[in-house]
Order: sequence, then C-alpha cells, then structure tokens
Amino acid sequence: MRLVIARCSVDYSGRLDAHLPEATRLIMVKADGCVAIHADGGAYKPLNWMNAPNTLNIDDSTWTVANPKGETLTITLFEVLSDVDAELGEDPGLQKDGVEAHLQELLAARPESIEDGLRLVRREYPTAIGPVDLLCRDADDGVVAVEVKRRGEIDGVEQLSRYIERLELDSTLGDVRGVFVAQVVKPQARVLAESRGFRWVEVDYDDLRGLRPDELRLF
Amino acid sequence: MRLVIARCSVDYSGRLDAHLPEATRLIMVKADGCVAIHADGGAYKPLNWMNAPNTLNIDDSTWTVANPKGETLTITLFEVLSDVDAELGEDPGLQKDGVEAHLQELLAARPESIEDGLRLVRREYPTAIGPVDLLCRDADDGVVAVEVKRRGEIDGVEQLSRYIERLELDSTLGDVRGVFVAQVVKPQARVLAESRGFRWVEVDYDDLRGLRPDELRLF
DNA sequence: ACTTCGATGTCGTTT
DNA sequence: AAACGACGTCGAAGT
Repeated sequence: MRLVIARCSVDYSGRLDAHLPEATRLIMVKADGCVAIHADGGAYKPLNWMNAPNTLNIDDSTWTVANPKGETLTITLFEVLSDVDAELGEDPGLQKDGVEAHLQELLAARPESIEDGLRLVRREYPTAIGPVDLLCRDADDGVVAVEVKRRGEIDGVEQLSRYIERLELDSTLGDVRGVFVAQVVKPQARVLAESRGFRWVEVDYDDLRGLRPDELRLF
Repeated sequence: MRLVIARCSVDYSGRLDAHLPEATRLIMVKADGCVAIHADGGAYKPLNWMNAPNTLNIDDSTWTVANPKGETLTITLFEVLSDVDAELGEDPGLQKDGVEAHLQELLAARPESIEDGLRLVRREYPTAIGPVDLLCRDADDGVVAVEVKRRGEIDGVEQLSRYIERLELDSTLGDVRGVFVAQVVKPQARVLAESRGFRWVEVDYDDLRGLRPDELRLF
C-alpha cells in the first residue's frame, strides 16, 4: 500500500463526470491497484476513487488511472508532502455475527418461535420477483409467507406485499397470509403491516441462538 | 490526518459484532475523529470503521473508539511499522455532473423522447408523499405520471405506484397512467411495472444531451 | 432531530 | 458475467 499526501487536483470521467479543485489530500494506492482520494473528514467514503481492475500510469506529476470499462481518474500533483510505501500482505478477513442470513437460519430451524403451530414448507421459496424468506403452513394448514428482517422498516413490508401478490397470482396456493418478523419493528412498519392485514412479530436474537434458557419463555 | 501502519487486531461491537484477527493493516484517523481500518485491497470500503462523532482513547497499545450510541471499536497494536501525521485543511469539495437530477432536466426539456405526443405539465409535481418527477399529458390528453431513475429497479416502480395512488385520490385528475423511465430497466422491475399496468422506457443519456445527432433517430 | 431517497453506492450470492 | 438484495450502507435534502 502506498500513501501519498499531496496538494493535487483530480478529475473523474465515467459513470458521471466529477472534478476536485486543488487542495491537500491523501492518495491511497492499494496492492490490487485500487486508488482512493481522501479528505481529512467525512466518514470513510473517499472523494474520488477507482476500483480494481485498473491500470495506474505515473507520468511525472500526472497520474492516470484507467479501467476496462473506459472510466478514467486523473490526478495532477502540485506538491508532495509525504510518501510512504508498505507491504501489508493478505488479510485474514472479517468475522461477522448477527446478520439477517443468520436470523433467517435460526427462524427456519424454529418456525414455532414465530407463531404456535407454524411449520416450515421451504426457505427461500422462489417467485418471479425474488425468493420469499420462509414459506410455512400454520396450525390450520393455511399458507403463510414470512419476511425476515434484522430491522423491520417500511421497505420490508412492501417486499412482503409484493411476494404475497405474486404467490396468489402465480400459484395454486390460494389465500396467503403474511407475517413480518424482525428484531425490532419500527412504528411506521407496524402501521403499514397491520393495514395490509399482516401480523408482525419481534424476535430476540439471543433467545433464538439458545443463549437464554427456553424456560424463560414459559412465563 | 494520522496514518498508522501496524500489526493489529480489531473488535467492533455495535449494530453487529465483528472481529479482525492479528495482521498488518492501515489505521486512518481523520481530523473529525473518524477511524478506519484498511487492508491492502478490496475497493475503498474499510474492514472496520467508526464515524464521527466519537471519542478516541489511546492507552499504550490499546486504542478504544466509542460513540454516543454505545458502539465501540477496539484496536490492539502489536507492532507499529509507520506513523505519519499531516495537516490537510478543509476540502473545497466535489463538483458532479450526470446524476439523476440532470437526467430529469433533460427529459423535462424533451418529453417526446419518452413517448410520442407527450407534453410536460410540471416537473416535481407535489403530492402528500413527495413530488412526482414529471407530470405530463399524452397525445389523447390523458394524465401521465413519469418516474425517472438512473437505474430502474423495483424500488422505483413502488415509488411510482404510490404516487399514482395518491394522484388518483387527492386530485381531480381522474385516471393517471404511469411510465417508468431509466437508462437501464432491470428485469424484475419490468415484470413489476407491467403487472401494475405501467409502461417502462429506456433512454440514452448521450442522445438526450444531444451529443449524437437527432437524425440518427430517424432510421 | 428525523425521514426519505439517490449513489461512480459496495458487497456477497446465485443464476 | 449479470442480476438481485442486504448493508454497521453513506450522504444530502427536505420537514
């Protein structure tokens, strides 16, 4: 990784056109050829960037980055304040815990934690507009479509609406009931879900993972 | 901005939990207090980060970043290979050209490029749930609501649906026809648009800008 | 402050 | 490779 701090101006031409006037910035060049131009503030997103795969051409004080799609990034250097190069090596990578896929797995293994008597028919049940998270049958053998989100917001309810519309059109399933499941269901999402005739359920991630004893649920 | 290259391990706890095993990485600390941990590859997104506002506490080889929401990032340093500090100053900011707003302008100036005989009534026509991109009348004087996107995906069709529902409720416009316009309309968006009774149209940004001669369209 | 929506989104997964 | 949805999305604009 090479880190250059320099007074520079930058031009990008590609999916849009963008220009950065002369100022002091960080230019970060990674081992895979990615280039990013950072200011001294504003979260982690760079002002300009170019992702791999691309080619970096350094001609005196003009750096030109080009990729196969025909996008170009041109950096003009006026004064270099610092220039550091270091070999970092491969990164072992990030371990995450607590994302939606995990939540869906846990619910698929224990559909009864959503509603008494609920049985899983299929995970990721396919429709023309995408897969339904969980397709189930309830205690009365009715078809139930379950949408799982980590955070339950309006978009998720819209998604469930579309799936149910599709399921009722495309199949011989007949009436399909909707259930919206999330760790937290936002007030607006509750209102919309109810107005669409869906149940909404909040579940606890730690409970599902079995970190808390099941007995606690009996109370 | 402070740039430290070091062998380190990192733990994040907040919206999820994540762990980075010991390896050599870049730690970037910006003037506003943001911290980002970068590997030597993988686009511009850091492996871990913490945005402002937050507090950075450096205690020997353990750095702790905490924000008001209770999220924490803990960095344990094993070996520092490089440590650079520089004053960058304010950035004058990025100038952009070619985003959705621009596309909408061009279409407003030439509604007939969407559909023969289409005339603009108003751009950003207001409704209770937000402005409709273009409100038009067609060759038969029927009301047409146009939603403009750079890339046409399902969300955009949903947005158009909500606007039309509103327009038909709130006004004396009567039936409103929907047209979904984008540079590229994705297959799922096509299906949904058609099932809602909307037309979808793909337009070319360069054509609209007039970079290609109009005569080309005659063939 | 909160919500909505665009983005050179980026990233992973599946087709 | 293309499409599709999730994201610790980020960030700006409007309320």
